[in-house]
Amino acid sequence: MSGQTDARYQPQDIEPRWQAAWDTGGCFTAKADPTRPKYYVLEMFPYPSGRIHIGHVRNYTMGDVVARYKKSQGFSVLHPMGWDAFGMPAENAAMQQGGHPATWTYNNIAVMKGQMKPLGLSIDWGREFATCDPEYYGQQQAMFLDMLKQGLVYRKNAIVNWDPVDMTVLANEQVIDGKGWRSGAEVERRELTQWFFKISDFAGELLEAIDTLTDWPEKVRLMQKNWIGKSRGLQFAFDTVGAPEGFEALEVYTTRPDTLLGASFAAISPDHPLARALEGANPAIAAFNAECRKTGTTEEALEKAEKKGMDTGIRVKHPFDPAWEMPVYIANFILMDYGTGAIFGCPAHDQRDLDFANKYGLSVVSTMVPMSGDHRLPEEGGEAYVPLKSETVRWTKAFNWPEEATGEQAIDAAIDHCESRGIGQGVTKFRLRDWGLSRQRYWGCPIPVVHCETCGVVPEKKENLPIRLPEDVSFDTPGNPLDRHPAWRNCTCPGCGGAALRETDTMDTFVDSSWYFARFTAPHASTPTDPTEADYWMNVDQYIGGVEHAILHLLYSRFFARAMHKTGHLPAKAIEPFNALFTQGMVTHAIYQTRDDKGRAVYHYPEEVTLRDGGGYLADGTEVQIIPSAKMSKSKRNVVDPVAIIEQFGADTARWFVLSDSPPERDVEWTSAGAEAAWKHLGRVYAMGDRIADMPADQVAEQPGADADLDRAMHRAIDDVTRMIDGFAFNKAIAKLYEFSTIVSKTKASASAQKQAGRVLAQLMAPMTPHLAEELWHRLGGDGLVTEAEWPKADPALLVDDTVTLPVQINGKRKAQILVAADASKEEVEKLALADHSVQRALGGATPKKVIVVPGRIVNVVV
RNA sequence: GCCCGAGUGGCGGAACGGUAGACGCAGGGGAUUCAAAAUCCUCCGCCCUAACGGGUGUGCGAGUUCGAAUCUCGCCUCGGGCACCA
Repeated sequence: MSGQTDARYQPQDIEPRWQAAWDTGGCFTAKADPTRPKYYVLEMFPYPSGRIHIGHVRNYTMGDVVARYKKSQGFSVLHPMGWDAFGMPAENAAMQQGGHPATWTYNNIAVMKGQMKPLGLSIDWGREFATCDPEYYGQQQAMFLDMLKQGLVYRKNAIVNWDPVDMTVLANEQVIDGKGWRSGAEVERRELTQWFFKISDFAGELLEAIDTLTDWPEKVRLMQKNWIGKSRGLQFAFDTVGAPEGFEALEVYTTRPDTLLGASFAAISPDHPLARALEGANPAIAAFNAECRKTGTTEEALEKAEKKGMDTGIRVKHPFDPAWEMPVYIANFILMDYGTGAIFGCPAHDQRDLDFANKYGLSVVSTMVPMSGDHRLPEEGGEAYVPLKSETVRWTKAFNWPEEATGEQAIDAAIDHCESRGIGQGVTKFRLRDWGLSRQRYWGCPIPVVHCETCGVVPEKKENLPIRLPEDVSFDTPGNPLDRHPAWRNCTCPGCGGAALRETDTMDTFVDSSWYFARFTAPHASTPTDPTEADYWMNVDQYIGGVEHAILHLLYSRFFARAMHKTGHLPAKAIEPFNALFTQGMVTHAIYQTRDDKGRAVYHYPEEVTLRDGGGYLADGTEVQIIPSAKMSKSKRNVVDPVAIIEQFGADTARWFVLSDSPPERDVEWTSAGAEAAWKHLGRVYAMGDRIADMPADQVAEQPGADADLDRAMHRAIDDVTRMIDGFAFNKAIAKLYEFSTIVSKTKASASAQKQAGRVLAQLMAPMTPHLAEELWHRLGGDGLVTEAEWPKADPALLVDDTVTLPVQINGKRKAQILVAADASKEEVEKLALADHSVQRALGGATPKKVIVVPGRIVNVVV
């Protein structure tokens, strides 16, 4: 049960020894070597929460496998590590326990680095940095200024969650059921002037370039496409009746102009200028809008909220018929950020509009029906009819297209029709909004501008960078300490030299993580990047991280790389910074739960629970409920501490296990049984290596042909493992390594053949279990370090078999199998299959109608 | 609510549209041992059968195909994201 059971395999002894050897050899120092191809492998850097998590172990082990594998293939490898060190948890810790966010953060970094080191990762620690290092964020400020100059940054008003009791801005996760997490006060939406990146300028380009990201997971590409959300539609203005001055027209955007004859109302966002304009004169509208603003700012909250509307009393005229008037509602589900913040409702062909129409007694008019089949019209109580745009339907209210047409055809025709009549124009819009980077918080990168009464908003001078965060701050009151730090806030205007105030907003931490990969190429350069280094190392060849970053982090990084290119900080080839992306799954663990006398759930740590007979028990014999495969979280206590695992079994066991049990893109369930099995296997390999090392060099094969058989198996293993690592199928690579170890342990081959096989086994295992591999390699007479050895190559001639077993099916059901020569013709195979006695019996005298022979695969007899 | 995934033995998982369950765990039987641990050999989806063998089976329901875990459509359940968590 413990690392001491097998006295011979002692990772506690082996692992530090080889780590020291790697350090001495400078094995992992990345060197820009123009004579060699480079390979840049990067795992998403961690937030320094305080302790490493088994998920980190899995993430970094995957990257390490790739890094070591590529190194052995002759690449000059860059495999760096750093810390995503700004963010709210440090401020929360300061509020709860006192102390300074910087102290907390740097302590955490030291602890986590100490926990990561024993894993034996092939990281170039010489390039380490934290995003909260002034050296890093100062360069970020320099880039901000360059981007400001290029027009990539601007200010506008935006809505935030405001806690009226704590007088502070809240993050979405700090709003719980519409209330502030600390104060419990009802959160309000408040408008602030904030900084934005013009990511929307790149919407089309970011969308089109997705097609070039062929080594990204298809699902991530799809998610990004949908997020950017390109749509073509019609933007036009309704003439209003009874609206206040200045609102004679109401601009709306619709992606379904083809359903314009089914319009029954117009709706505007509570944040629409018209809605605001009505507040003064109409207390009911003011109250309604205020109520709407209590909903959180997330799209999710808006979508899930009950759909509500209020009639403004204003009417709009249908663009085709001035006599046709429709009511204008304010509706809580219309987003001010999308389109024009105003829509027309077509209840017959939009379920949400139909629900709304039914609720407020508005008319429902179908404009199309299915080509065939039963159809209950929405106006007669049916559901909204929303066919795919590519589906051909029958139009009952077409205006200039055939009765039978697809939505796409109708939309194009409708836009043409409207444009020709001077009703609006066809426009392309994107769902993607500009990236708000302002945060009203202390622990982030200060935005390097000042506010001057004479000059307005003025960028800092580059020579004044970094604008450092002041250290003498306190967190005993909520809100941004920068706001109440006069010594820091008061400054000189870089423009006129007069008195000015510093910007107190800091940057979203997504900014920090949007370029760290570029900084790793020259982590201590006096400019954001070094052109020579960036040119050599970019792009990241393999990026590895959690799928939870599929949209925001990856999209922001893609934008930032473009912005960095525009400002001269990255070469053109780096505008798509990640050549290949791999998204790994989570590590999960069972939850052990009991109930207290009030029926509340009580959670227990894995080490408090003994498993036997399929059940789990506490020390006092109480049985616990086992909830399998839950995401690890501290509150559920279903966490395993990698440090304890490494102490007990060694890093190689931890590394082997996190790779072995699940495909890397899927979640893996941590089980102590699985970890022990991994440890036992490594112990067997170790013992086998010892035995082979002790064989007299002249010992001959005990069985004729054993050397040749072992050689074939070895080349098969090389081929399999190589392909599996290339394909990121680490679990399958490990299954093949299990098979190959079993073959080596049972072979009757000669000493020289066994030693050779053992060394190859060491090489194939080296990316996963590098310490054990070094030990094996060394004992079996390998030259130098296995870490520095060249990856073995399989001999293709030894991979082909001359005979092959073919299954024979009758009507798709397997009934027999036949052994045939690999190069047998279809006719021969068919003859052999039909002659087989099992096939004869299964046929029972029936005559085959057809025989399908797939060479090398299968025979199917159809009767 | 919207977007994106995933679902295969007791468990983690294998399987270019071609023998479903590789490999590992757990479990059964055996060897070794005074005994146990470790180790080694062996069996192992489910149902029927003494056995040979047969039937059935990849979340559910349809479909395409000589052949579907795999492709299509419709559901169910779970997970990720939804722009201020990182």
